[in-house]
Amino acid sequence: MSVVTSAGSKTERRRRMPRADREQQMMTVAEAVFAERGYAATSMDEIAERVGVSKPMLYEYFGSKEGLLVACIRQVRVELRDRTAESVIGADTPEEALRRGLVTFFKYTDEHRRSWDLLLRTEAAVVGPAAVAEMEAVRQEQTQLHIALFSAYMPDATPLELEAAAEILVGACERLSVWYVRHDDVTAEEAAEHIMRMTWFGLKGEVEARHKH
Amino acid sequence: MSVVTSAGSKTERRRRMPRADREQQMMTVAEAVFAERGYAATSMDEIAERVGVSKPMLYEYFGSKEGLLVACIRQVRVELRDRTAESVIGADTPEEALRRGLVTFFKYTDEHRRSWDLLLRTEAAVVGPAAVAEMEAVRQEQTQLHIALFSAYMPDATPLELEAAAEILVGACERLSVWYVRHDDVTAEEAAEHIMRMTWFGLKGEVEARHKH
DNA sequence: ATAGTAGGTTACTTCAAGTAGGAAACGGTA
DNA sequence: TACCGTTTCCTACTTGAAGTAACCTACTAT
Repeated sequence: MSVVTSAGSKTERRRRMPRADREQQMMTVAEAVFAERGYAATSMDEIAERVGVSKPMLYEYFGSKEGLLVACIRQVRVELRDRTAESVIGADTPEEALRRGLVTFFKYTDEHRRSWDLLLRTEAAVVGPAAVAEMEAVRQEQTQLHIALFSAYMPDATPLELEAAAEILVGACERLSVWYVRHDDVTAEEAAEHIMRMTWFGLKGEVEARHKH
Repeated sequence: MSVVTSAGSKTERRRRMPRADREQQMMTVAEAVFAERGYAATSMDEIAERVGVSKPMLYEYFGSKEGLLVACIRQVRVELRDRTAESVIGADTPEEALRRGLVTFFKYTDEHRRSWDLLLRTEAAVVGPAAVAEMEAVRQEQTQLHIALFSAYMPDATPLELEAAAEILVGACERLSVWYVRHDDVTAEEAAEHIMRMTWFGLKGEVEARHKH
């Protein structure tokens, strides 16, 4: 045995990589393996092996298994936020802004089915405070966006009402996204319309009633 | 040292207990400890110690750590289902039925804040397929209930529309319940009204449109 | 009283998270 | 070219918790 002291003579020697690149590579692999096996069933050794590097490197860069997960979630969060924010600019009415944001959201969950599924299923006391906090941050950003939208549309609503409405919308989206990724026969636009029909027109009636007297 | 070979002389000897009672006791303790520390941070040794029994007993009765968690979730699921079903009977209109169900739901989350929080945060790839499946079953029951309600009210809706509506409602409730338990100044009735305003009146408009032509 | 069973224990194995301490590649500088 | 400091990376360990093997003891019925 003994795997020849070091491959070949001088070619095929150890591959070094700048830290930033390695981190990105690690996150990409980790996201895939987590999504494939589930967080709990994935060992750091396995991720390390697939990256082609040894375990202490993962700890060097991410501190812990949970740290690695948090980094993965954060990446999704940032991308989702940026995309949504971008998609909303230039909308003429709040209704149109909301619709565009919803479509973007469902398109994103479609393109990243596995990762999104991981995220939603990853949430947990199971995993530790940091990962939960990061997951909550994803929702928090959506919530804030919605509150901003609603408050522009219903200036006389109380903060409590705005919060509740935003939370409801976020919950509706989250749950429908799970349903949505199970249905290949439904488009992102249709999913967005389901939400609109159910929540927005409800809200709209509410708003009209407010403006009646 | 050496904690006297065995307490007292013959009083205070080992406490036996019928299996059903012991199981119930274990679940009660486990639910509390999981809620307190989080699932991942809780060791079977700790639960065993608090129960006053040794670890293999837990494995004897629940098979695994995840099995114990599943048992806890199942208990909540059954109670929530029974209570909701009971609260709905005798309602005159679908609207009233929905409202009663929602109030019961929020009251339940209020009474079991810690456990409910655990449940919602416990969901996870982190934990394994069985626990996830059990958690999904909780939602599935709510979803089916809503589908039944909706289909009575909108007989011409497609199954896909009914499903989507039910999923949205379940997601809205789930998320609002998290918000709700953070707000001591909100009653279960108010929380239910938030949902009604946002979703039901939206649906109602949808229904009226359907019946117009 | 005694056999059979349900409830119980101690003491282990195994596996994965996390760490200590050092080696080897690279960039610069003389 | 030989040396130095920095960064990347590794082997080999410790720790801790899940899960198990093997055995013991209180109760129950005849």
